Amino acid sequence: MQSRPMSKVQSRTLKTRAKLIEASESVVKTDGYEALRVEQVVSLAGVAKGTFFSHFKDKDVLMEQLIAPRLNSYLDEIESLPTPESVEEIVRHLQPLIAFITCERYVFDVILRHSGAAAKEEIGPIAECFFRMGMVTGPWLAMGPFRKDISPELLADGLGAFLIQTMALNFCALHNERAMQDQLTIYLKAWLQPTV
Amino acid sequence: MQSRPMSKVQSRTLKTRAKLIEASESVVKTDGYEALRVEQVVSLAGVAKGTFFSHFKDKDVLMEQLIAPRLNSYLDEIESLPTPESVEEIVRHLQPLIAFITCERYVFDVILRHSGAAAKEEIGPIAECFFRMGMVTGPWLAMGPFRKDISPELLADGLGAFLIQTMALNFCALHNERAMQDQLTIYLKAWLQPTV
DNA sequence: CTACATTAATGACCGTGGTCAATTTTGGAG
DNA sequence: CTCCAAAATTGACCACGGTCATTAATGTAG
Repeated sequence: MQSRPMSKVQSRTLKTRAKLIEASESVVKTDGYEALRVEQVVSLAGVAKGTFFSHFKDKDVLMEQLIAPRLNSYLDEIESLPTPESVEEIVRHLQPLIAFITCERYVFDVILRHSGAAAKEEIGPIAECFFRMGMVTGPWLAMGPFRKDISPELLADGLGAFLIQTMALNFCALHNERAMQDQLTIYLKAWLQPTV
Repeated sequence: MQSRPMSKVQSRTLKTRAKLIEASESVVKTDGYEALRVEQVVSLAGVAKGTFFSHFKDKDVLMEQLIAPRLNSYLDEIESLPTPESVEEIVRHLQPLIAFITCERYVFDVILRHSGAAAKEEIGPIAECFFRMGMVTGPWLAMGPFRKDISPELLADGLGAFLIQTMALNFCALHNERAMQDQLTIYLKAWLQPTV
């Protein structure tokens, strides 16, 4: 469990947690996120079921810890890219991230559920990724050929909102990568480059 | 179960379903949506558990059928209101709807999960509500003092996206009604009244 | 009215996430 | 090294959503 400050964490704790994470990742790699079963994970890790829940409050917390690092690695990639000069380029930069988030309906649902902070001041790792996305895209929006009448933070917020909207709306119809990019482009041009 | 076309539906079917819905609503009224248990519902309705699942594919489908009518009644109200002349007025018009959607974390999650269509061409009652919201707000946005460079449909889409975003971000911090209205107002002014 | 195919209802059963009192392990104080 | 309080682990147990072969009710053709 999220070790409170000042408690003595034994070294085996870290080892057990590592085993659980490793087992989880191997399950996900072969069967996907949705197929993950706690019982399978603990049996692979060679520990009892109760142990799982003393390391993770519930299955969702494990899911967060599996998904957030993936999101962060996509953000690393994105961060290393040159500042995009157009909406199309922004969409292209975000594409790998989008592809991952929509790789499974279940993954999208988990991310959605945790994209806002859960309780006051308890911001989870996935919510942190969204925060980080704002930090990454904000400068893009400040520097590129986009509207200047509102703050980059607000622009980034909107980008996030339209990103979610696009993915939510396109989970039905033939789950088309192309359609999603096109729709997101339309949204972002309207948001970032209004011509009143 | 969603009766396939052309099967003969017996009259007792309707009676049983009505009993189930009524029992569900009574549970929700006293304990809230999250507390609803299928076992309690069937025992209140005086039917077996299996019966529940021959009427509703799963618990989520029941939830949709409980929540969608509420959403629609709020939309009825909203539809009867005069066309808003400002962002503030829009936000005020939407307030009761927002209050309901955020009445419980569980309700918000159910709505989010079903706000996009689930499978191709299988659009659920909650997704229909969002579609309807677009039909209601589109004309507002076309007639009011808002940007004209993009279609009312697109404007309405954005309104929906910012609505979700606002609710998602404000579920943590002290779940403040005032804060939500203020944030939504900021988003919508930026979206509907850009000043480049 | 009867026979019978169709539709509805039943409840024992299962899968799986999550709990908790009891037990074992750990590592530091003396 | 010994002892022991704190930390970690265990697994039987529970809650609850969901399944399905079996049984009962329905209404229609003859």
